[in-house]
Order: sequence, then C-alpha cells, then structure tokens
Amino acid sequence: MPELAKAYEPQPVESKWYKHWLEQQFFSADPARVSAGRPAYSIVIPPPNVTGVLTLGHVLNNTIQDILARKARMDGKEVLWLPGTDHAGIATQTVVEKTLKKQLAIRHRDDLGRDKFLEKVWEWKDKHGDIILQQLRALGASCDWTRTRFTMDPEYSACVSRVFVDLYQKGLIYRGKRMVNWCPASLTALSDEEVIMKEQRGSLYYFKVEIAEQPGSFLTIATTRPETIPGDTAVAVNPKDPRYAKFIGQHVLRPLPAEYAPAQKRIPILGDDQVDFEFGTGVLKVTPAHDKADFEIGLRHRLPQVDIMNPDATMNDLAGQDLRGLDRFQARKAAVEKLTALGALEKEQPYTHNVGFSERADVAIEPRLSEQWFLKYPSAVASRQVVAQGRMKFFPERWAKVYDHWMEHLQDWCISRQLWWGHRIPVWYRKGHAPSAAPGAPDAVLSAQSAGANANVYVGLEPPPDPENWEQDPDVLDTWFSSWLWPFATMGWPQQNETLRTFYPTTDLVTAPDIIFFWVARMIMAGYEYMGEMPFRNVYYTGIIRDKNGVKMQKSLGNSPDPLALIQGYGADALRFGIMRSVPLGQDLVFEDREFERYGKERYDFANIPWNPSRFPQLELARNFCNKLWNACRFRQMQGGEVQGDIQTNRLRSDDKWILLKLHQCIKDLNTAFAEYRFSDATKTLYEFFWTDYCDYYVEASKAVFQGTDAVQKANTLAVIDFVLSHALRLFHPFLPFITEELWHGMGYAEDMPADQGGRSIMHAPWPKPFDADTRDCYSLDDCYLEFVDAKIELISKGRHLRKESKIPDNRKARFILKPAQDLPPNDIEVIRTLLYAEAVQIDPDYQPKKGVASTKAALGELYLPLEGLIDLESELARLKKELQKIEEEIERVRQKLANPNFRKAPPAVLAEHEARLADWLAKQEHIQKSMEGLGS
RNA sequence: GCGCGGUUAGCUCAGUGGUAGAGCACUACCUUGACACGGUAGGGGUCACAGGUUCGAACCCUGUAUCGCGCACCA
Repeated sequence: MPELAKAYEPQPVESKWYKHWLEQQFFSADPARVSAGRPAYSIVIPPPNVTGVLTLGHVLNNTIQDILARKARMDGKEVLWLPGTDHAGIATQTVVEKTLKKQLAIRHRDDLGRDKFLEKVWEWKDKHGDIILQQLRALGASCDWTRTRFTMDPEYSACVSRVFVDLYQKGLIYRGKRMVNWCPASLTALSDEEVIMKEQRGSLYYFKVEIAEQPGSFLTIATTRPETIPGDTAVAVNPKDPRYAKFIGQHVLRPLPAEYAPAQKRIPILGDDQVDFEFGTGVLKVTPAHDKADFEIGLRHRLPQVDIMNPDATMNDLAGQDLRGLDRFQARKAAVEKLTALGALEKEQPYTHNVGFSERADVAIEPRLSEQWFLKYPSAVASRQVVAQGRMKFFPERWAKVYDHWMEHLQDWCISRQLWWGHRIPVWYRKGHAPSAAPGAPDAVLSAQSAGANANVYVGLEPPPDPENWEQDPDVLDTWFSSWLWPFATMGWPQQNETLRTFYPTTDLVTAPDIIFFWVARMIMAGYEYMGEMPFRNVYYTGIIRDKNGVKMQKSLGNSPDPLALIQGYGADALRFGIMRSVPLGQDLVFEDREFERYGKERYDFANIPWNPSRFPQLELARNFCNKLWNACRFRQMQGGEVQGDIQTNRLRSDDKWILLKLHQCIKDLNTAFAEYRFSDATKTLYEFFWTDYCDYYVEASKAVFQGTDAVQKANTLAVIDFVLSHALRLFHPFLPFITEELWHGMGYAEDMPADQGGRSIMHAPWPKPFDADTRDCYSLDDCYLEFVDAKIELISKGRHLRKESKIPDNRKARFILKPAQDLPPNDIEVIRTLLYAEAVQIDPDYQPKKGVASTKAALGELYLPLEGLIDLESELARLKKELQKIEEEIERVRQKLANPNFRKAPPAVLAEHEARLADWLAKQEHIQKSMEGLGS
C-alpha cells in the first residue's frame, strides 16, 4: 500500500470514490432485497427547482439526508433515497422568459406564442435542468439516481391530472369568482401562502362625503387607498355605533369619479357588524372588487362589484378620467390631488400598516376579483390528528404546534395560475360558451355538483372525444399541486408496485420549516387521501442558514457562497462536517465570514469577495479535522506491522483500556444523538473523541511503547490502534464519506470484511455497537481505568505547567522527580516521561526537595522539577500566591456550602462529592504553602 | 393582537438543577519522526434584567427589555 501524502488532498479522492460508488451501483435500492432481516429505509428529496443552483441551504438539507441514508445502510437497511426536481412554475417561467427576451430580442412571451414558448422552456430544462443534481453529486449525495423524477415527467403529470379529476368529482374542487391575491407583475393569482406581509409606511387619508338625503351634511371616511374610491359601492357603519346608526338606509355621494352625475355617485349607507368604530372615523368605504373584507361585506349586502383596474394594476375606464391609465400608486397621488381640489380632503396622517407582497415578484399584491379554481383540502382530519397524537413525529417538536394551528384554520386553496409553464388544468369548455362559473350571482360556483347538468364543461384525464368543439382551460395548476404528490407519485402511483409497497410510507423527511404549509402539510393530506397512510414517519426541520447580516441565504439574493467553490477550497467532507457541526436541532445558523468585518455591513457582498483559506472558520475547522484524521492514520501506517492483529487482552495497558472505554462511550453518545436527530451533538462527540482523546492523548502515549523495545507490546498497541481506527472510520463515514472510504481501503481494513459488509465499501460496513458485558469482561474494561488515566493526564498537565513556569524551552528535555502516592507500573511512568518531554522521571518516595525546587501536587503524587538557579524566585512566588488565593476562594465556597445546615438535604452522592472536593483543595493549599516556604518566604 | 425562538468569552455557538465549555481570534513558547491544516501553556464571562421556587439556578416558574420568525389584521 502506498504511503499516504503528508496532507489530505480531497479532490482526487472525492472524484475517484464517487465514480466507484456509481459504477458499483451502491446507491441503488432494490425492493427485492427487503426482508424480515433487512428492513427498508426511505427518504424522498425535497425536489429543488430545475432553475436552481446549489446554495448552502441545499448543502445543509442534503447532507442531513445523506447522513441518514448512509447510517441506515450501515445499519443493514435497504435504502432508497429518491432524487428529483420540481418544475417550479413561476420561477422557471420568469427565468426562461428573461433569457429568451435577450436571446431572441422579443418583448414578451406572447410574441412567441404558448406552444413555441413551452418548447423553449423544455429546451432550457433539458440543457440546465439537472445542474443542481450534478452539484449534489459533488457533495457526496448517495441518491438512487436511476430513479430521478421530475414533476413534469409524463407519468407524473398523469398523476396530477388524475388527482385533479378525482378531487373535482368528489366535489372538493370548484371554480368560482372570488377575491384572490393577484400579482400584477406575474399577472397571475397566488395562494395565501405565497403572500408575505410587509410593514409599509403610508398615509391615512380623511375625506368627506355628502349625505344625499341631507345636503350640506357630511360623513368623514378614513382610507389608505383613496385611488379605489371609484370602486366604492357603499359606505358602512357599525349598527351599534350611536353616532352613525341613524344614517343607515340613507345614501352618500361618492366624490370620484368627479365627472359622474349625482345619480351615478349615489351609494348606500349600510350597517355591518364588521365595522370597527374605534378605527378612523368609524365609517368604512366598501370596495367589494378590491378588498377582501369589503368583498365579504358586499356579498352580505348584495352590492355590485366594480373592478376599476386592469390586470397589471393600472386604472381602467371605470376609474374615471382623472385616474384612467395611471398605475395604482400614481393614481393614489392623483386621487388625493383631486379630493383636495374638490375640497373633500380633510387631513392626511402618517400611518404604518401591513401590506401583502408577492413572495416571488416582490410587488404589492392587488386583491382582485377573479375567476379561479379552488380546492377544499381532503383528509384534513386524519392529517391533523396524526401529528397531534404524535404518530408522526416532528423534530424539533415545536413545529407540531405551528402545523396544528394552520390545519385548524384551513382556507380553500387557490390552485389555478395564469401561467404557461405547468400542468394544464384538465378541463374543457364547449366553444362559444363562456368559460365562466354560472355568471350572475357573485357566490356561484362551478363544481361537480353544479356541472352535472352543464353539458358545456368537460373534466377528464383525456381531452373530450370531439376536441374540435372544445377549448381547454388556459390556466395551469399551482406548482405545489404537483409537489404534494411527491412521496408516492415518484414511486409509480397509481400502480401498486413493489417500490411503493416496500418504501411507502417513507421514513424521514428533511426540509426547511418555511415550507411547512406549502409542502409538508399538503403532502400529509395527499398521502392520506391517495395512499390511506401518512407519507413519512418523521419530519426533521432544519434551521435556516443566514449570512452575517442575518439574512437568509438565497440564490436570488446572491448571498450564498457557491458550495462548489467551498468544496474546491475545503473538500466536500469538510463542508459537510463544518455545516453539521454548526447546526443544532432546529436552530438557525449564521455562516461566519471573516471578511465581513473588513468590508463592513454596507459594502459587504458575499459572493464577490475572493476566497481565501481562512475566510470561513467553521469550514477551516472541519478541513483541519479531516487532515487530523488523515495524519492519525498516516501515523499508524508509519509504524508498520501487521494490520488488525489480534488483541492480547492480558497485554492491555491502562491507556488501551481507557481509549476502548472512550470509544464505547462515543458509540453510545452517537446513537443517542442519531435517535434525536442531533447532528451537531454527533459531530462534536466525534471531534472530541478523535482529537482530544485519541490523538492528543492515546497516540502520544502510544509513542512510549513504539519508542521502546517490547515487540509484543508494540504489536498489541498496533492492534488496539487498528481496532479503534477501524471503528472510528465507520463512525465518521456518514459525515465524511470520501476520506473514510479512502482510508478504509488505504489502511487495509476492507480486506478483513465480507464483501457485502465493508469488504467493497465502508458504506456497507456494520455500524459499530457499544461493547456488551462479555466484551467488557474479556478486555477487563473497568471504569477505574478511566479514573486512573484521567489522573495520569492531570499529572502530565501539571508537569507541563511546571516546565512552562520554570521557563524551560519546549524543545529542551528536563528531569522530573515523582514522589508517588501509589504504585505506578513502569509503563505508565514511561508514558508520563514521554508526554512531559522529559529525559527522565525519577521515582523517589522519600524525596526531600531543596530550597527553590518547583513542585506540584496531583492525585498520583507530588512532582518536582529541580533546577538549581534557573528558577525566578520572585515570579514563582507571585504565581504561587495567585494560585493560593484561587484555592482559598474555592475552599471558602465549598466550606460555606457544607456549613449550610440545609445542604444536608442534598443527595448523599452530592454531599460526598463536596467533602472530597474540600479535602482535595485543602491538600493543594497545604502543598502550595509548603512550596512557598521552600522558596524561602 | 396571538404564538414561537434567541439573548452565555472579542466573534460564531454548545451547555435543562451540583466546580461555566468548544472552535476561531488573542498572548507566550515550540518545526521533539503523524499532522504548523500541528503541539504546549495562558489571558478572557456578575450566563440580558428583575423577582420567585430550591440546600443549590445559565438551566425550573413569573414578569420586563431586546432581536428575529410565524400567524392574524382595522379600511
């Protein structure tokens, strides 16, 4: 086997092994392999947008999935991790349209026409659509790529149509003229979830209207949207409001459009309980076509709905000559000017309120009356209960409450979109017949029930038999109306095949909490409705990765560094490990960037600052850790000798037992962490075990053996090292797949394993188990060795401290004298000598120090460093004084505790521990005092 | 308005009842045969604030402040 390089170089290792894994089809899931002894484990990827490129959010999310998948494989499970992409209607259409405008010099997609445009989007998708999946490969993702799905695959699209038709026939889907969230930029309706509320500073305008029945008398109305006055069809007051109740039934003259004749301006005064008399003046203008609440009032009072805007939120003819053609915000200014000119404006007050914005286009939503398809959610009761009753588990648990709250207040889902890119709604209207939900009554709908008698509507999986007489609904379905079928539509539904039978319900879902309503909740409902079963057993909600300004990292904001550049710079394993180490269960993560301070909050532009190796401390830490792992293996390799020899239990030294006990504890802690999805705990456990316990102590201590002459002891130490390393590599593998695979083979550990259990790849090596009682007996792994070695470490640490205080350069050997408190095997003395970088550690039970000899006291004995004339008496005295002071403070603290009669209530173990602590401090105090006397004070 | 989360070392964060922790940054020393992507030692915190429970509180309870998020929303 070739000697390992001095530093770990990730790039060649990563590409080599990923290629190998693919060739060997290690990621492929085969339902036939599932049996009683080989359970199934499955997970479906949250499909990224086809337009997507990898962000750190994806890295976090997919690393977790990969860790779970790899751990499950090592647990002996048949693993299906199913990948794919989402067609992402609006996002993709917008991106491609933008590109086409440049390339083809067109102004709008209309210039191409629907068919031609869709052709171009498909071309674009075929060319760029799997970039993000390729990028996931660089991260090491062990997806079953042979099963990659896309939400617009023919089979998948058939599922979407089938579900639409089915829900329509069940009476859950209907078409109606409703107030929807209209995006004037994308020119489509949106669901409530796609609207985000933003605080906006604006004005509250007070204007007066004349009461028609009492010329010269006025009511004053407060509004934030004076431009909608032409659409007002009533004013409303609270019938319980003594100021205004008397006017109910009378009329006012609406001031705009100003050119209208008085009869046209006349609108009624209504009483409605919804009017808050505390707000404004207590008089509400009612605009049923441009406000959701007003729409409801309008329905109750059968008011006409006057739509005064065009789809792009410019004002139409009904807005009157002063506003016509203006954008809604220009129209607001124009309306205020006109009201002022008319003498109707009384005052303008600064006012801060919340306004809905389109999530994607980031423009203010226009509430708009429009004909759309809606869904009443199916299987809502079962879906709510499964989480409330804890049969489906959320991690962290608090999201269950958020979910429950949303499920309790379910609103019908607007599922139609005025886009081209998406699943076309499988509804046809007979040509020449208006494709409208029973026009007339504003609350009328088109549904399976009402359409029974309507021969002009056709809803079906296939086009009607005489297509020339029909026209398909032009709209497409909301992207999420396809994503919500993802867990089963990707597995071949509606056919009940082996894959579906074996891998549904899936085991875990890993997703960001911001799509809990968009996606998770809807998948649960679809799962129950179409599979009769929950789609996944556990949901892990990741934290959100933010930049140093606290802003969520998003492709569109350009504030996520390119993960591929990070992989290039630090290695995929380091990126995985660094991210996982920083993300405790469900907490957000600030991705630390050293350049932030240098550039400042204002000038800081994440992506455009050149990379340097120390820029991202979290990743630097992880890269260093990989290098440490690499070099620890290199050290083993340089010792030569047989690989994985038998451990002779009678030759195990205290250090051997100690590291085996530490390994045992590490495995237990890891299993706990995995059971609770606490990945940052897991990485911290691994880090500490490997770096602190194994490298800093065990490896250093083993040098005492390797520098010695006892060949049997050397071989036994090598056997222990191989045992520990071959276990550690397996424990690391889910987190660090590449380097562990490389070392697994490089160290020769693969050779001893059966082919399907690590012989070919570490990814199939069995996950280590904590030692059982027999093993512990056999190796005599008693906890007393933990205590003993810890005492040894304490002595070494104090001895090193003595060296420092005595100003002995680190590269100079020293002579120590140890007055032992107990018998110490020569082996342990040799370890102490080696770790103290000492020429000798002389054992002298009767040693009487001369004046000026620096000393320290530990559990294993008193340690002296005789160095006549070299010690700086004054500084040594100062140091001892300081230490004494600290010790006396501690003594005082413990004494006070023990002196408190109430402290007797504490558990005996705690009492005993405090007594011991006091004795310990007192002994130290005595030692220091003696040392000070020894120095002549 | 309701709900959730955070506030611990200069920075990013662990730590759910018993002697305050990690990494980075900082100070000093060290290329001693795995590793300078390293080693050794060190400095640095009244755990946001105020009450309460307890023998004992960073941790449990109540309240306050502050930052962030979600839901709802009065025009």
